[in-house]
Amino acid sequence: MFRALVVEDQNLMRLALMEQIQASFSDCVVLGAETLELATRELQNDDFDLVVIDPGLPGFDPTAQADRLAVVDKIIETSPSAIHVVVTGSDSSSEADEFRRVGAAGYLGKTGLEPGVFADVLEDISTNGFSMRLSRVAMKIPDYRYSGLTPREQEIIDMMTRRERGMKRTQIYELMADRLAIDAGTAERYYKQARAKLMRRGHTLPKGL
Amino acid sequence: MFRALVVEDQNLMRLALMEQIQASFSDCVVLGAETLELATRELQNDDFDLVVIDPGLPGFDPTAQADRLAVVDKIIETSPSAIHVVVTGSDSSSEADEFRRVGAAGYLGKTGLEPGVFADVLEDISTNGFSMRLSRVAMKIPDYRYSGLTPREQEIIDMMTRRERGMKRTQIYELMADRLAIDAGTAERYYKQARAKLMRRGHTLPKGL
DNA sequence: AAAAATAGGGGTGACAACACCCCTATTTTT
DNA sequence: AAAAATAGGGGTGTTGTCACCCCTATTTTT
Repeated sequence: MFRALVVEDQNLMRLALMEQIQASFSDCVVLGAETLELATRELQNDDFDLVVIDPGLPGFDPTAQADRLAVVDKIIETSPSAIHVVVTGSDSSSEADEFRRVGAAGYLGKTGLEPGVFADVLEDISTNGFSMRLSRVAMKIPDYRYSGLTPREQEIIDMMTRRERGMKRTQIYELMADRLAIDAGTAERYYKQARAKLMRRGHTLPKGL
Repeated sequence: MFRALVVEDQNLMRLALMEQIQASFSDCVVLGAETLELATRELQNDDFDLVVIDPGLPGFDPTAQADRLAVVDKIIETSPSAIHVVVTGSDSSSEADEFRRVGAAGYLGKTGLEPGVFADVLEDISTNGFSMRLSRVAMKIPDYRYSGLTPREQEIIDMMTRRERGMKRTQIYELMADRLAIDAGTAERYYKQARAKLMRRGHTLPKGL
């Protein structure tokens, strides 16, 4: 049974991170703590395999390097056997080095931290021992979220809007089919279904349909 | 058709905010932009009813008040007819006042911003014209997320772990029944089902079972 | 002692999502 | 001219969630 703890004060972000971890393991428990006190209490009561830390916690100055280090240090000391991943909004490679020295196995910037990268990061850590993903800004097309679409429909629309010029729809169908281990024809069906729904509701479809 | 735009550079947070907005409207489109440039482009191309802004965007100093104001100001000027809500990790009541002066209708701190509050905030705005929710730390018990539970099962477990001492389970069943407009017996069934699943897997259940 | 709460099972119909199958036009590539 | 991609429909079985129904013990309150 894989056990993880996410220490992050922003509720929506904490829940999102917990969800990402859950998506990486078929059978697991993920706890979430808002404060260092609560986190410390849980780490003392139970063993964890993975601890995710945002150093900017209530009661500490998120811009003061001493405070940030104190938070990470305290958590690592309280759970020496766990894998520690630091997730922060204000990331720098110098801070990554600093946390690595005190025992962190991963360092991630929040900007650009997409759904699905957590699995990659854990993979990195288990093979290389360390994983760093600094913030990068690469968005050229906005996210589109339509109510009334099923997850699969939303997903294929997502992939279709992001498709590069010159790329055939068929290639996208194959890409999605590959990623989800389904049939390309099925992916095509999702796209057509989604498109029909949006048209019926009188939506102005984004470029790339 | 309700149209919203979320301007936030942290992907997971942006997606979480978009989800919160979607949950507040039965029929809507929600766009997400990572940068001010992308946001501006969308605001110029289309009309929006609601724009959510995190002032700490790529290319700006999130600690410099002038930069933060510039971001908010630019977006409000580009979409004068929309309702604007500022969401920030480093919130203060003085900044709330400042953004209110330039036309923001809402100001929310990320810490403590729970799922479901967005609907309340929009309600506040439509009745009072303004809504402010500063960060507050109130967590006494960690979040518990177990894989393999259905959403309803996870929800009742959530509520049960948060129940105050002396509160009967029956009261929790009624509370959940009330919130979801279902039967209290049904809520009880979810709890028993969830508990049985966790026991079968050999979990150490948190206090309060 | 009576009433309520708790622990622990059983089953059911409705509905949506999923993944797949089939079909016919029209347009674009090659 | 042939092949591929696109647009637009139809249907079907499986699975899981949801919301509800029923039942019996045991423990705790009142």
